[in-house]
Amino acid sequence: MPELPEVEVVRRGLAPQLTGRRLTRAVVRAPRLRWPIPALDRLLAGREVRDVGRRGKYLLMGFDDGWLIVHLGMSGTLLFTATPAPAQRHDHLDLEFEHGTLRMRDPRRFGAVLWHDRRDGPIEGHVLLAGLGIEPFDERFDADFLYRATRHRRTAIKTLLLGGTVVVGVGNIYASESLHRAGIRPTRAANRIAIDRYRRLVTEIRATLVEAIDRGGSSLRDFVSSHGEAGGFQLECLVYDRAGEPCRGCASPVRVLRQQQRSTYYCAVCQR
DNA sequence: AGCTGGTCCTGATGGC
DNA sequence: TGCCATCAGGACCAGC
Repeated sequence: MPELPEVEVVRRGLAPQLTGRRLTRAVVRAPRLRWPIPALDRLLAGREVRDVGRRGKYLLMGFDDGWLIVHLGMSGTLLFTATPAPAQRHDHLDLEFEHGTLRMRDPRRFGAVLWHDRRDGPIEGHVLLAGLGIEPFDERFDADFLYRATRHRRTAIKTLLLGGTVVVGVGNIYASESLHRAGIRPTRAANRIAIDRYRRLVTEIRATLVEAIDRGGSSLRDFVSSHGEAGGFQLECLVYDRAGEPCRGCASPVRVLRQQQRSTYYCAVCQR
């Protein structure tokens, strides 16, 4: 499940492979994703990739005329290979370069590939990006920011983190992990958390994301990098997917509950 | 069969 | 009462 670390791992893999390279052809094989993939060949053939960026869980490939916006949804992968295998079911898009092909695959089709033309304004103004919260590695993301943003938010802190309107990139795995490391109960109302505890939470969110990126992301099911490598962070999870197993801090069993129809893992002793 | 999950959308709720 | 921000739930999928 691509959260910020997985998307960042993909971005870091693709940037050196694609920056400054010219697309020879774009082949849309299966346009049906969350929204239809537009006819990209006429937009991208002959165009050079300027940079490969990221905003939240969105990957942004910059061209002179605009940006290709890619979201991996739940099951999306972007794989770059010098000689691509024959296309299979769920292979939605090939971006062909002289030195290889970037293939987007997404069995569950929660992902998206969209084009934002420069004539329609800066990429930050795109409807999918405009409402996003702050980047967790932005220096303005600190305890004061979180504290002020939550004064009248009564929703559970874990739900708030997942929402993406305050801070982006923290999905289901890293929300459980960060809250455990910060000692905060996932169900605690966001406006009932003291600023000192938010200070700790900011530190732990960043540390968790950095460690996950360093491990190549989490591969609980199908995540792989642009080189096809699985990540290893799932092996280091303190609570996620460990219901009933001993908390690594106090040995009491890790509990699981449902918030917004998603599983939350926590330790009832270490997290208050 | 039923569960899994990221995010957009819709409709409900609540505070001022 | 009305507006706006916030919030909850549904929908979308294939694979296991």
